[in-house]
Amino acid sequence: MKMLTSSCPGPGRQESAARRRLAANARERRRMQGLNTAFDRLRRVVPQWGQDKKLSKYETLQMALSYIMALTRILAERDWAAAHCEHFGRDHRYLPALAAAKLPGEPEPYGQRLFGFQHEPFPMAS
DNA sequence: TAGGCCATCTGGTCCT
DNA sequence: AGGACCAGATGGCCTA
Repeated sequence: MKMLTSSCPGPGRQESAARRRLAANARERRRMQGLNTAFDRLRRVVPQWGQDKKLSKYETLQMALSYIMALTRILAERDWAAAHCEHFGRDHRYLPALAAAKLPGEPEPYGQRLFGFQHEPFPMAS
């Protein structure tokens, strides 16, 4: 059987192109599903203070950024405390209680303020 | 009904 | 050649 070449467009070639396109669509769907799974996993580890609605992808990225920066700050503060106060340096049990604590006059817990989602848009190419 | 968010399709580009 | 990744287009769903 003669092989079809580019100089010989025919039904067989069209069929093959259609099959490849369908396969590419399926791969793309799987790829996007993988991406969405990753977003769901990220949503689960990122704080969602009182948010009943799930974060959008954009908000999830923003929140992850705020969260990482807050954790970095905590580590830096802890290092500072460890260097200056032996008790803080050794005992980490105070952290959850501290995060849930409401300081007098503050409307929200310390942790919420620390990790709070700040809507600072990424610079978008215009 | 307009606007936001999302899933899917599609064609282009790069890499193996 | 085929797969991965990307960005644009399109249409559906939901909410204010």
